[in-house]
Amino acid sequence: MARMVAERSDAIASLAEVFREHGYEGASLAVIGKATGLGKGSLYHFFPNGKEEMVRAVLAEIEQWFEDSVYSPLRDGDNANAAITTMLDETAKYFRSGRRVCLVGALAVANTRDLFAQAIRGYFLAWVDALQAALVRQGRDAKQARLLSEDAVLAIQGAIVLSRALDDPAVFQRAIDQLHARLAFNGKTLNDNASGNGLL
Amino acid sequence: MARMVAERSDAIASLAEVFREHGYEGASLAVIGKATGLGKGSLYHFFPNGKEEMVRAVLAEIEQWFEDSVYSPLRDGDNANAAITTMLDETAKYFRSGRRVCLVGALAVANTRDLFAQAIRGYFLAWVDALQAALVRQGRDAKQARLLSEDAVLAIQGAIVLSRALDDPAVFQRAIDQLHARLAFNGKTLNDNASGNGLL
DNA sequence: GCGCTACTGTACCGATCAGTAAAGACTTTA
DNA sequence: TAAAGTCTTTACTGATCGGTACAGTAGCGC
Repeated sequence: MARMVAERSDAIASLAEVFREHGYEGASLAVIGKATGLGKGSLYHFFPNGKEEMVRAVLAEIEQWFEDSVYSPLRDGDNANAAITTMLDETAKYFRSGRRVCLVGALAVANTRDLFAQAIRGYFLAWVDALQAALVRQGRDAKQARLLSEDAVLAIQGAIVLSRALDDPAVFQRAIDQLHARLAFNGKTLNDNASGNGLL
Repeated sequence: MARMVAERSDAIASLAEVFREHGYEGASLAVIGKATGLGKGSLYHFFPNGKEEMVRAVLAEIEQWFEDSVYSPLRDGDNANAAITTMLDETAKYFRSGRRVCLVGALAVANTRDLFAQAIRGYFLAWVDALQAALVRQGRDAKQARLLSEDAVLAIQGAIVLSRALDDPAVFQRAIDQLHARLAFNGKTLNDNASGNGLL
């Protein structure tokens, strides 16, 4: 009875969802087995180091997805504004308007942070760096771009928390909309831009 | 061997710290026992419904602290600006510049959300409501005040996540500083205020 | 001193935990 | 067709999980 799943990578999407829903400690091997359709034997065949290795594999896949879909266009796209817009829209889709948790953010808050500290740090650092690069290409000052990109990434994480807490996806969407306004460079002065959205 | 802790409330501070550090699932009775200095017998004497009741007690205490120290001044203080400044400073102190996790936010992200949904929602709703009230007393439009207060609470939560992820308390402090600027009403127009802080 | 209540320590329960071991089933290669 | 390699199933281990039961002890009112 071989080659039913056949590919280790086939399990990673299920694993990601399980860890998102149950957290690291909450995702028991029984739960993982049910979600992936794999028995313990298979799981330990693909991931000899158990849950830790599973999470690392998931984190690597997440990192790769963001690298391709978000970071890379931000850093290297020929249109900074378009890349920023794409980032916000792709992010909103990815997190399902706040209904889906950010696994990396959740790990950062939990006590498992130390175990995955490097991956967690890398994920957020790459995000802030890439967004900063886009903002600089918009013509902004490097330092201001840094603060603004930190602020944007932070707002997305906070939006997930708050929209889940209030059980209201609209909260998440409003945060994304506001980031659209704050991060857009419309060719006028920054002050014009600021007064334009009314919210400061 | 009676009356060593004597008061149920004496344990709550320790319990809060344990749940913050280990999460709901990660905080085993063994860990809880060590942190509080209470054996299982005592714990189940004070909290007959086990961990769930412990968390509810902690959440009630947290809610009370925020009500007294933050929400109440925001709603009823005679100086809205001062109340907002106090809120930000007290919040920064409370979360130890991002080194300390927000238990309510952590529960909102974890799969335990449903179990404590009402308390979680109440905590954040009260926060947003109170801040909105203060912003309205500054003379702002109600709808704009709502959006701005949502944005502020969300930023605080995101700042905790990001500063922990990057292991950099300065990230948290910068977010608080920026909120100071965004939420302050300096007597000039909002646009003046906006252009003043250089960001956005 | 006596009994009542409040609290504590310990032993124990069944369930579940992460992880191991090994034999079986299928595919691939030769 | 047969050996080798890949994957799955099953049974198992020892530890730990949340929770219960209960005997005991300390302090208080009397």
